[in-house]
Amino acid sequence: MDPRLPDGTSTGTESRILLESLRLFAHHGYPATSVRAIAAAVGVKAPSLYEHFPTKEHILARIVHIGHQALLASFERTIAGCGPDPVSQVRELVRTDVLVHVTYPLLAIVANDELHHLSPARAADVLALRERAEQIALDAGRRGAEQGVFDGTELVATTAAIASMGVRAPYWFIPTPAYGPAELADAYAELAIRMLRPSSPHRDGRGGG
Amino acid sequence: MDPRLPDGTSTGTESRILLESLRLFAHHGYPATSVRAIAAAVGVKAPSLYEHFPTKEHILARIVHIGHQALLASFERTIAGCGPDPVSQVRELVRTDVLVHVTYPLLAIVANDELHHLSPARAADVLALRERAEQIALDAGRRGAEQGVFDGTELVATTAAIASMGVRAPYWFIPTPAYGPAELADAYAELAIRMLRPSSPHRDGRGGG
DNA sequence: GTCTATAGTTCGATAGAC
DNA sequence: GTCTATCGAACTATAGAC
Repeated sequence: MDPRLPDGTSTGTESRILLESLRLFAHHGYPATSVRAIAAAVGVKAPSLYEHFPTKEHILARIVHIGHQALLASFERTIAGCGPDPVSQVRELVRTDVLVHVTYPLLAIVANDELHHLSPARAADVLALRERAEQIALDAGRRGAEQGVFDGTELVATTAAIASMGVRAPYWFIPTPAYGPAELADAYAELAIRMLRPSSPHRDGRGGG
Repeated sequence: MDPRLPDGTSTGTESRILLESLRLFAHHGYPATSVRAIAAAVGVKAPSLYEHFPTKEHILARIVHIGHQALLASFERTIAGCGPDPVSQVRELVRTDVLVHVTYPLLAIVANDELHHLSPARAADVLALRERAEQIALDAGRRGAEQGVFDGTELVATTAAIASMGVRAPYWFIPTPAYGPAELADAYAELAIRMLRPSSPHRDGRGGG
């Protein structure tokens, strides 16, 4: 898998360091990736890296921050770009969530799995970004519940379940020409709506719980 | 969080080594956990560990194997203990999946996150267990689709989404007296059925996709 | 089955030349 | 901004006494 970062994050050698670090962190994990291995992948010697980042942890911190910032920014653009209907909002938020995760799979994996290797202060900065994104999603769910288009019970568990779907996607999804990120995003958005919509006891057959 | 392993896996010092390793691997990851740290947690010196396990990797291999074996065995018991109705089967499989994951949260986290630190041969043994469990779940979904009680389209994505819900549960779920593992298992089982059941285009409002 | 002592390697990071 | 050389610490694992 080829490492990828959202555009405009950095340039030149610094960008190559981030990309190779992303690839190595995703494959071996942060503690198992040596500074020497990163340098070799970039094509320089280890001390040269310290001209661009003061420590190895700063490289991870940058990557993890980019990952969480990308998701939050995408959520904010999404919610700003769709109307007040909670069903549309959830559909578009789930689509965005899936697209971000499978467009930058290694970034999503590292941002989530290696976050806890950051110092508590740096991790807290990142978790604040994550909570803002979670709030956007939860708010849409709550508005839908208030309007009666969503089942108000189990909203926390359901929101967590929907988020889990997107978080796990980079671990298994391999796009093909016939079934790419857009198809998965559409499928997951539909699943999310089914999960949130009140069961209809008046339907033929059983009505669900 | 207190580390926990399914009963009957080992005894005495070996068991304490596994439990403390589980706790440390979950908190810091396998590569960042030193043999000295495990020994200190157990209350012995590092060389003593080598009387019980030939290498550090063997400790991880045992833990990862226990985790996957526990899920597979639970799936086999579950499918053997419920009737031929695919809806009941999926409901019980999801309930089992959630209960196993949140009853042994650290075990589930380490078994999934640290698997790739095993040698290819040892990882392959574990992945074989995982695939047998996945087959059990996929078979139930396929039978439901054949009988028309489940939506046959998007079965792969839907199965992956349902599995994602259970895999992620240990990372966020904190049981309370009012809402414990059984409640989450019931809620997720209901979500899974909603995801799998064909949408009813004749319902009032939109019919979905 | 525990210990002390240590071999042999690799680690993150720095000094200083160019 | 890259290099060579290296420091001091930490690592997994072993040897051998008890």
